[in-house]
Amino acid sequence: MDDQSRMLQTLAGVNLAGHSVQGGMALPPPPHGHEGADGDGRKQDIGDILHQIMTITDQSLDEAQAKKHALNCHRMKPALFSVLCEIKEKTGLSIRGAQEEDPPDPQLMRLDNMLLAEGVSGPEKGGGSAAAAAAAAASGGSSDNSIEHSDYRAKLTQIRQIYHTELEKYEQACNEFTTHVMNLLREQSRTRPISPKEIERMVGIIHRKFSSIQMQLKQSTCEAVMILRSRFLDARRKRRNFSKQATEILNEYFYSHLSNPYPSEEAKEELAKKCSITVSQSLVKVPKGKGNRGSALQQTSVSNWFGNKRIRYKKNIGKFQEEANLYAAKTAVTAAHAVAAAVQNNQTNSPTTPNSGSSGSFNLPNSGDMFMNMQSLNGDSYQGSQVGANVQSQVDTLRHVINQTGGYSDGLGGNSLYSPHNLNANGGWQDATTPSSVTSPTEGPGSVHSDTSN
DNA sequence: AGGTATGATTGGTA
DNA sequence: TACCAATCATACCT
Repeated sequence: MDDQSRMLQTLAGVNLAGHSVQGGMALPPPPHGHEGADGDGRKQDIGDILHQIMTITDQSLDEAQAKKHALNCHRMKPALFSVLCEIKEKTGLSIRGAQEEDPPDPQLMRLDNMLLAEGVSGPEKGGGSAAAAAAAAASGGSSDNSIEHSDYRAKLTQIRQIYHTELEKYEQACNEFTTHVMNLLREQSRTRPISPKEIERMVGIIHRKFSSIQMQLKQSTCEAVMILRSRFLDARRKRRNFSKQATEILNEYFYSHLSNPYPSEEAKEELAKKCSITVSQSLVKVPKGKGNRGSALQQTSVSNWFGNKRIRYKKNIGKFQEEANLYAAKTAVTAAHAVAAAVQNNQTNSPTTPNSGSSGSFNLPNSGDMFMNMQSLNGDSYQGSQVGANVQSQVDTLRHVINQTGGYSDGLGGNSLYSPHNLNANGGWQDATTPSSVTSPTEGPGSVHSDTSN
């Protein structure tokens, strides 16, 4: 048995009735009911020490200092001190109980996740931010939107910097304060029982206090990012009309594929490229799991455009007549050339040879318009021959011209030249592989007109 | 300022 | 999942 244990046993046997030790706790009963041979002498020693401790506050500062020094040098001091520490630790543990090890704050976790997702916290470059990724995708282009994105990135970086600076400040302050308190406690531990666990607990309390400040910082950073996001990236707020050129390209495609205005994925991508539709025009859209996120988003814009166009065209065909005629006339010459070339090609070469396309318009694979019976166009013997997809797009346009020259004018100022003969009775587009015949006067736009007046 | 045009979003459907 | 229809929100025009 070592010296300290013996001391403990001895000390525990001392009658401390009437004295409180550090918060009114009495010493526990002796673990063993025997005393050493020199028990009386030690009792006397400890009694002295305790008496001095209890009366130290009644004395003057000088006296107290002197006594303190004497106590520190007392041969029983280490043993008594360790016992007091042990008692204090025991009481401390019973008081703390359940409040130890509180679970991670879900709100803090949310904030952390959000900051990580927005690219504010986490690695310096290429943060997981959807917005940042989209912005990065857009930076490749030379459109005016890249300016916006660089502005957005600059602001995000600013927020990031402020966040990290503040975080660093807090951490530094926390560390400084912790060190200060620890030093203070260590200093005090010479005169009063402060266990390492207690110091640890104090550090924990300090950290908790500082983490609540950190949470506030995180919260306000999140708010700042949200505001920035909504200001810069909300597509509805920042809606921009497509450029005139882009609208023309889309309209050209639409009216030249009026029999089936549903561009394939490839066609959409091609159109997006041709139109230089910027990513910011649909930044808030959820990615569709494509490799090239920017491209998918651009296609979404194209899809939106076609969706809107189809439905608005269908709703008010009369309104779009003029536009349709315009695009029909615009591409008529090209279409005529294309068809002529196709016919010639077909007559001189193998009947199955598709036109390789000097059409000038869209030459997109699998655009939905596969084949067409040419007899319905000009009534000649060009039956059974199949024209390539690009030719089909011209054929639709050419049909307009034929209609125009055919003169189905019904006295409505030429507005009924281009009728949506591929629209179903219920409003849907017919299958492109079974195009209806050239507009007949009986199924002119008038009937649809009354149907879809808005 | 008010009306219209237009790109995007949302909810429902096949 | 693509599409439709309705709707929203902003841009643009008068």
